[in-house]
Amino acid sequence: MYERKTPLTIDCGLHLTKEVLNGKWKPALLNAISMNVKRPSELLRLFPGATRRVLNVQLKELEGHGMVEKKTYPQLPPKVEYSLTEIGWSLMPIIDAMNQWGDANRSFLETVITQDPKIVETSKAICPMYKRMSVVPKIG
Amino acid sequence: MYERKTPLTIDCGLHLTKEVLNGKWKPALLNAISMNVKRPSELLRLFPGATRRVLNVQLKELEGHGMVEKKTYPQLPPKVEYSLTEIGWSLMPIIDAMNQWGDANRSFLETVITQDPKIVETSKAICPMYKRMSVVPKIG
DNA sequence: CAGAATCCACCAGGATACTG
DNA sequence: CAGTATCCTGGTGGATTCTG
Repeated sequence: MYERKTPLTIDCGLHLTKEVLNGKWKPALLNAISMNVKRPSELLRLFPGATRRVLNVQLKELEGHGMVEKKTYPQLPPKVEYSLTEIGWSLMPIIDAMNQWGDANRSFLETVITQDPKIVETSKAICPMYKRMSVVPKIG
Repeated sequence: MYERKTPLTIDCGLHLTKEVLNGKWKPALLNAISMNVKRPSELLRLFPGATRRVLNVQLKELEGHGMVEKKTYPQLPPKVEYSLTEIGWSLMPIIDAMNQWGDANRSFLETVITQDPKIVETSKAICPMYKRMSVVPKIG
């Protein structure tokens, strides 16, 4: 069983972190960017369930929170690249942990979550794409 | 800098985890319960910003997802106690990581988040209580 | 290719009041 | 003490359209 080391705080840091990760696509965006999927059009392709607008909004929030850096090349056609900041990178262990936990408990989670009428499509929507991307994208 | 071990998946497990933790008070609730704050009235006191109704809803979802177990004592007055299931406990490293990350970057985060008009009160609302609870609650 | 402006639907979650 | 019903609103995020 899991042993807690620091029983100090209740949830304050928790809420700050939750704020940063608050948004349907933010963890996924951070994850993707960390894997060198850094251009808007690529991200858009990666998340068929998301609109350009929504992605832009969430990326802007991530940028505003200092997790992501945006580089705009003044060309025609325009080119934009996102990258993780240092603090953004420091978030990756959490993202990875979430990813691994979800994967490790997939069968159970899919069962209990499918009971729930609301989420089904949302969580499923992403999975096919995840198959397609099983090969690490190499861009840039 | 952080080294990624498994560049395999993109975000599928991520979404499952996000689903489970999806809800304003869920991580905080799990955290509290893990620290033996297990009775509804205590939880209610712990989160002044939350209504009984909302807490009930989120607890019921957590229960439905198998993260939490609810024990009802058929007494008068009624007594209810929540506890983490095994899989619920397996979530704690993630919660702790979020907590620690938020704490470690508190000053920075509070700055960048306060730029944002919307969140301010939400994240602040919890903090005073966190002071009061700096001593680990001993109940049950 | 990238982004901004509008419009809008939906639901999470807050307020209130009542029951056991 | 615990739970539920009802009502309501604010914000997220989806669809669409237009510019550079």
